[in-house]
Parts: sequence; C-alpha cells; structure tokens
Amino acid sequence: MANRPPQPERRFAARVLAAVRRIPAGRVSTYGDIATLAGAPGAARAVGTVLRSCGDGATPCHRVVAAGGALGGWTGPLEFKRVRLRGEGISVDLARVQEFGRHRWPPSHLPAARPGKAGRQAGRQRSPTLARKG
DNA sequence: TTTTTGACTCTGA
DNA sequence: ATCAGAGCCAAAA
Repeated sequence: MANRPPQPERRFAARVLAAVRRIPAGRVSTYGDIATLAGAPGAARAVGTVLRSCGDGATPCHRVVAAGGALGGWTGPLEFKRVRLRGEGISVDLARVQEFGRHRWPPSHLPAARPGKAGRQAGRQRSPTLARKG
C-alpha cells in the first residue's frame, strides 16, 4: 500500500528531533549517529537538513556535531554553538570538540553506522582515522 | 513530477 | 593538517 507518513511520528524530521532530544546535557552526538538512531543510517546529510530548521529551544540541536568532533554547522553564528556547548561543560576548540570520544553519546558504538560514502566504492576497510587530540 | 540544494562523511592526494 | 572529489539522503524549489 502506498506508505505515506503524514503523521509526525512517522516523519523523518520528527524522528531526528526525537533522537536529538535524547542527547543528555553535557554530551554530544554526530549527524551520522542521529541518522542511525532515527532509523536512517547514512542519512547524516539529511539530518543536517532537518536541524537547519531547528531554531528553537525545544531541541538541543547544538549537541549535534560533525564526525570526528568537528563543530558542524549552525543556522546563526557558529560562535553561539560553541557558547552553548561550553555552557554545558564541554571544552570546545576553535573548530573541534575537545575530548570528543569522552563526551560522545551514545557511549556505545551503533549497530550500523554505514560507511556509505567513498569507502563503499573502494570496498576496503576504513581506518580509524578519527584524528582527535585531547 | 524532476532538479537543485544543503548544519554530512569518507577516501585519497 | 588541509583540499578536492564522490556518494548518500531528505526537503525544498
């Protein structure tokens, strides 16, 4: 049958926002992880699309950062995102979250964080090249 | 409906 | 460390 998700719970955007609200204060998550939690692994970019309109206080969209601990984007001045994160006790570098692995949420690795990019074509295993310095 | 855009991510140079 | 290229996904035009 034609699966049309007119219901907010069914909407991708709603699931993304719900996942973001689950991020505890003082923790951060990535677009990719949120996508997986929302049931759409590999849709990191789409998560950004949703968060782009997240200019409200209902969802802690500032806790969503890019992979590797990069700050990611922000609708307004990126400085606001830093300030918010710092306000929760997270040390933020000019361009990265310090001790990203420590503040990351969820703490456990996700079931299927599909590499889903250039890696797939190469077909090779990807190296843990998450360069970060604490 | 098709095409374009964009708070992404990874690999390779 | 930094830049460019390629792939993926969903929403907006």
